[in-house]
Amino acid sequence: MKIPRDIVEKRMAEFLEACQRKCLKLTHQRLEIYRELAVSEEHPAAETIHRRVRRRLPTISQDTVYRNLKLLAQEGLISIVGMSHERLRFDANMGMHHHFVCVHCGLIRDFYSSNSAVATMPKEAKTFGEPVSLRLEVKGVCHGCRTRRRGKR
Amino acid sequence: MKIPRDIVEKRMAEFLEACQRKCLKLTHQRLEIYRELAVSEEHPAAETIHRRVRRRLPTISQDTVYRNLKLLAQEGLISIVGMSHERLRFDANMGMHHHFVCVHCGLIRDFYSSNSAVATMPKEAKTFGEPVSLRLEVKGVCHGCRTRRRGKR
DNA sequence: TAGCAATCAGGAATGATTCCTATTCAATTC
DNA sequence: GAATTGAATAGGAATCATTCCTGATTGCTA
Repeated sequence: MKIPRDIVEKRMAEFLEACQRKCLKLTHQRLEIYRELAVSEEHPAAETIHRRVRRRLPTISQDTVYRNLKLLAQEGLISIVGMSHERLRFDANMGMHHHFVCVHCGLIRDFYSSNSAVATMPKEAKTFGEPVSLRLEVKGVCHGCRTRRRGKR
Repeated sequence: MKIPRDIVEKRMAEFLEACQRKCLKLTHQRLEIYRELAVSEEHPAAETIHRRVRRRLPTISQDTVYRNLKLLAQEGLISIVGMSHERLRFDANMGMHHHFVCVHCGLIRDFYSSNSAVATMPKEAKTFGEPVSLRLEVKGVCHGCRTRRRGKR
């Protein structure tokens, strides 16, 4: 359930360094939010992190937790599991296929890979349970968003 | 933007057949909800489907759309993109890794694959934009849920 | 075509996330 | 080590997607 101490310490050191490089203030709250994520193997939700950090910083607000997690994800110091545009999205294509997801606008498109290795269940996946389905999730910036963004700079 | 007519017709036929096999009533609403998903390439959200179906069935309720989409996903006639447990989940592990996601309890765990082909960006992924990250998403039932469920039957 | 279980409509409730605003604080400078 | 200042915070209100509730409707079977 816990990440080994030496890895956590490495993550914390890199985090401090990255915050300074990116001119993010090292607030008590920010540090504890990151630490709580860095020690956990379970990919906790924001509310879980809030609950845990509150044991040490009893007045920390939900908003601070959400704000920091989003900010850190934006700066590439942590990542958000799945798609960030979080409404349920549905799919009638039940055949083997993969997804390209645009991190800016939430566009999702199917693609198919000619590389059959990608369609094979890795044995390591069985460590945690019985696999049922397999999909490659590629995050990126779609053509539309790329064009739009280029104009902005 | 649209799926070719012959594929849509094939999907509709299979859908009718599957509903009968599974003793799901063929209501007007259910049919139109599925049809709207079957013709779309964009993995629409529930609200989008609701808006579109309403053009033909003006009194259809949101709940009906949500209820049917969830039911059809449960029966394996459609699928939900991403994780069904939809709270944001965070990750401090920025190295290359993959995810095992339990469809019952939402457990997420990292695993690593020795197969390097899985770590290579498929060229087909570039069709829709500039890829940034790559991850294998394996859905399944975790050990804990499997044990619990076996007891129930 | 009658009966019944499944399904539905509409509105209220829930729960996660974000917004608002006055206050606090980390970091820089002197 | 005090002053300054823009970034960050707390707390509560607001929003938005999703689900629940209840009474009415409808597909299916006989």
